[in-house]
Amino acid sequence: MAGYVSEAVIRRLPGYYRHLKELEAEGVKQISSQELGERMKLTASQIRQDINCFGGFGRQGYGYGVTELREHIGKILGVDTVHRVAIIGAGNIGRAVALSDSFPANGFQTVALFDTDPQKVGTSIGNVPVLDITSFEHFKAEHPMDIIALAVPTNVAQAVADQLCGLGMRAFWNFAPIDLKLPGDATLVNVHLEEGLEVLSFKMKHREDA
Amino acid sequence: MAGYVSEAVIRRLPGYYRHLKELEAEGVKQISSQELGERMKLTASQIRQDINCFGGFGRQGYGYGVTELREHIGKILGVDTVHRVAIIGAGNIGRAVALSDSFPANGFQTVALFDTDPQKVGTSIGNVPVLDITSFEHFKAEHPMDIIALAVPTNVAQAVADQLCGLGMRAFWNFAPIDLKLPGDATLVNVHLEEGLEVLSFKMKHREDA
DNA sequence: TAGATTGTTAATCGATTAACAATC
DNA sequence: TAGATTGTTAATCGATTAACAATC
Repeated sequence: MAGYVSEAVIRRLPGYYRHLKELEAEGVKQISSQELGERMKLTASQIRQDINCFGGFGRQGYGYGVTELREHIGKILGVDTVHRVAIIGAGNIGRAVALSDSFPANGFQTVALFDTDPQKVGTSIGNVPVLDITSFEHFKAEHPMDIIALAVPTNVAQAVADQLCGLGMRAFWNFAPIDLKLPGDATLVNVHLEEGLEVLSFKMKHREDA
Repeated sequence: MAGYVSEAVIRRLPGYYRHLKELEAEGVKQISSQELGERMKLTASQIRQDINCFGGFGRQGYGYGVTELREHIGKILGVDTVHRVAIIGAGNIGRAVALSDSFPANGFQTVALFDTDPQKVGTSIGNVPVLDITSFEHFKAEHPMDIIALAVPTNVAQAVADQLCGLGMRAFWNFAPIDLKLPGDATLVNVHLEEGLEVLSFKMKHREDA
């Protein structure tokens, strides 16, 4: 158990978490790797392998307790504790992230938006204040946050990321279509919406070839 | 060349496309697999393998013509032609997608937003009209579109997708945190923003273990 | 106990990397 | 021609699937 976890397993974990939440909401108490596999379109074998990266949460002859497994995976993902997010860039994307209630519902709480536009600074989006980026350091001292949602124009994304790294930030959820260069101890997840559309376009075009 | 292309290769294609556009903008005319690999953090070997899924675009002793390769990959992705997108759901996400100019800049043109809210129907977001979902079929007859951006609440996402499939739509860019069930000939790309945050949370928590 | 289903090892499959002949 | 770099085959590596003993 524990030890090294492959990127492939990591990327499946949120799917497990989501399906287990759905099962819980449906009132399902127990599920076998077979049934969960049918639901998630994975093999039973893969599910048992994945789960066993983290320890034996199942019982032979019974399967997995839905709530128990959901809680375990939540802890593994780190969503059992609240994360505080600062959004940089109060444009369309920053605004949409700030206004969404699905992130807070999953433990990701937006504490502030930062921008440089004097028209925006001082306003609020939802109940999140829009602050001047120059006040970031001061704000952070009072309201520490652990995640940066980077929603700034592509041409300034690297400079802004460098600046925030300089101020100690180490986790970036990046919406700019660029491969940021960050310190080795930083964590980066890219969204890259355009790439999804391009993959969709590719698959539409090559659909019949399959 | 051609033939079967693995999912892994498909997902790297937009990255090639983006980096080649950047190189073009920098005025670089020619690049070797070695250099491109350093830039994209892939091995030279992998780059040659990937590109050769689609035919020999390089020249021995020289490398690849940047513009030529960018154009080829653009064609392969299908972004050499304009795609017309209808956004379903004029909430935060639908609005952000409609207002972004990075999608039109990449050949994905938003033709309309659809919603059920009478407060929203009849308005415009950017220069995109917000129409009643009941007028979808009529609108589509006049203004055919090939991609649906699905940005509706999770609890109605499947029903809306079913309805749109019934009206002949076959390509879905889905923002709802749900695994849609679609006909076998439909194409689906999920965005699932929450999952990205959860992966980020996981990696932050397990950072030191690496 | 008998039946079911896990945890885990072994086998297979596919993707990545290495190597090198072809050739610009 | 000599040097560089591709296209492509072979080797390696890692992830998925299959099998089955352990056990609830």
